[in-house]
Amino acid sequence: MTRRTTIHDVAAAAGVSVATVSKAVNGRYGVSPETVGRVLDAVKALGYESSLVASSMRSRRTGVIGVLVADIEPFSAEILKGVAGALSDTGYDLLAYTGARRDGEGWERRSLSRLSGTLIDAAIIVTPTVVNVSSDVPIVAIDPHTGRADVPTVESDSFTGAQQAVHYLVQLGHRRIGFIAGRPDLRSAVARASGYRAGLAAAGIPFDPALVGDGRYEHDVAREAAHAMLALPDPPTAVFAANDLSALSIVEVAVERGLRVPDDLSVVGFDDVPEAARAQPALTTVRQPMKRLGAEAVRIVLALLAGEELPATHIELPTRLVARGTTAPPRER
Amino acid sequence: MTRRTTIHDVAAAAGVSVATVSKAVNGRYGVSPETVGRVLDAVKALGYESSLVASSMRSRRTGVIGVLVADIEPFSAEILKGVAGALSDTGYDLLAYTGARRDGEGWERRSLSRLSGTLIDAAIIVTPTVVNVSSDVPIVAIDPHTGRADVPTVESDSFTGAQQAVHYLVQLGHRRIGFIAGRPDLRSAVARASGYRAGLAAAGIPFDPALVGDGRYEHDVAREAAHAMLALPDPPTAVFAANDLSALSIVEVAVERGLRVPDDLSVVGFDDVPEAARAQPALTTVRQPMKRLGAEAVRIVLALLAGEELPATHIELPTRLVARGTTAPPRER
DNA sequence: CTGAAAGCGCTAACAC
DNA sequence: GTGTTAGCGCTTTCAG
Repeated sequence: MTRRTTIHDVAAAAGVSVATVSKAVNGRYGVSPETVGRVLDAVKALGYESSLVASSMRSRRTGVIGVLVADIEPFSAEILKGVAGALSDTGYDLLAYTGARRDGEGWERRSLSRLSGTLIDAAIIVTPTVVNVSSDVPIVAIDPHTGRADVPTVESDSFTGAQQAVHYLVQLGHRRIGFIAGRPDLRSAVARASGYRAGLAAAGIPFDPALVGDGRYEHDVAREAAHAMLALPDPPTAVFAANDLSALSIVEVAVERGLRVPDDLSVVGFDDVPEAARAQPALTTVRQPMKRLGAEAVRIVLALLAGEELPATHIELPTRLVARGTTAPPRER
Repeated sequence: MTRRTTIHDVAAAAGVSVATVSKAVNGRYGVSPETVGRVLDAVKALGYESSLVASSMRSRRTGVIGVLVADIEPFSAEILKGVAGALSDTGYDLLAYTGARRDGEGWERRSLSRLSGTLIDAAIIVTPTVVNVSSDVPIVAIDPHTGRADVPTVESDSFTGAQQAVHYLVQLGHRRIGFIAGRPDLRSAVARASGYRAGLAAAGIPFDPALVGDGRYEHDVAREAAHAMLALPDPPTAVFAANDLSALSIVEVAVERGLRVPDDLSVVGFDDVPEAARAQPALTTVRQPMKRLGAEAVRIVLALLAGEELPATHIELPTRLVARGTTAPPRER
């Protein structure tokens, strides 16, 4: 618990003014090599490191890219890995921020206001709840909100992904296929619902509203929906969930109800977070390239920072079904 | 790209001074309820959110806990999940920071200097390279450096974990067991090396220096060590690696050399990052409770923040062997 | 109860 | 080449 070394300490030690220290440290012109040396010596001796906060208040550039997430869970963690990977060797620091109030809408607006214009040069927002963010720094959204996006966005092809899931289940012989929906405010979740219906239609299976549950990407909500669906007089033989978290909840509920997975119930998730493979049995799921989502966002943000005026870009990456242990043909009746 | 709304804008809108706005927003005494109402209305109307940076320069407390990591990879990502989980409902925001210069020593000193005393109220540092950090905010280290630690630390029982790994391999019938070491500056890596030797000794197997390779937790370094070890005239039938990343590298190399895992070579890792289960075949490994490491660190940091003067605490959590697909009895000769 | 003024650590004009 | 000055947006005495 020592007081930070400030630029004043360095100035005093080197016998120059704080302005000179600033110039020397930041390599500005107009300082004699001799003075620079003296200052740098003092910097080293004192272990001085400029305060990010203070310097960001005066200068426009901080060299920090912010990633705003609602929470650090498997999905956002993968994105962060992708962002970190893409940012290494670019000279940019990475700052990930999660507000204490993870609830409700508009967390990203709050976080953004608190950080932008000052601390970070640009922001990557993951699964934002509002579309209408205004900011004084470049922004790109990953897995964005429904509605018109006025910022560049990066997401996966959720529609096709959902179709892949349903198609796979149909191929296995399933006809009664349930769906646990995601967060209705996210474009990706809506696309997965459409993909589910398109998949059914392609197989000539009539859509049954009773087989659609509300999951909202929340463990408890998904569990409740699963319970309700499995208690149906004519329950589904397979369920497709809009994300892995929900899919894992379904498996949990199925087991609690005495069903064997995949013998009595097949389950397919979406995302392929690392945890999906670890589950027992390992989860069949639609993989979306989460790290690449992060990396693509970095690419755009860097371009924006470099002054390239991209049109409101929209990037969509492909998905792929990964068959594991939670899917099998339906039991003979 | 709009200019941020500042406290001045609010003051102007509400017809009061910036000082009054500050008091009203922060609930300080000495403002009439009527004025408070007017200010809060303006705040809402303008969507004002105070700048974290500016306020942190004047006031001591920011309500933000910083987590400093060298990079966001599977291990640190798990820690982050644990920290985020433990921090929810505490009212603290979470800020994870990775410097651009991930190389070399002292990255945490630099990050800490840049953030502490200003932006963050406390710091959790993951796998620091230096032990001698001084700071004006409470600090706790996860998986710390070797040497005397003057800050509270949280880590897993690496010694016992390594013993478990070796014991398991011995039980399977292995006698020639190699070891790929970790970062020699980390206490945990050193303990895993000791545990390896203790495990051999307990089984009456003589220690063979030729069966120890340098991995340093880096993919390429571990690969090289694996190549060298497997090229030995009398190669090991099993290898224990100081972390999962290295273990996965070994599997990779083994396959490249035409060996089948686990038939020709058994491999055991350490950590049990989610990726370990996803590998093909799934990795046998020693699980350390990474999320709990993060949660324990939060607990300590919060206690420190609450003014409880803990003695230089040291927490050690238990490990557990998770047998998966990369281990089998050695082939008959 | 409210506002003017000082200053957190730093950088950018502008003087000297 | 170097120092002085003026803030960045905010909180906090301290007068009024």
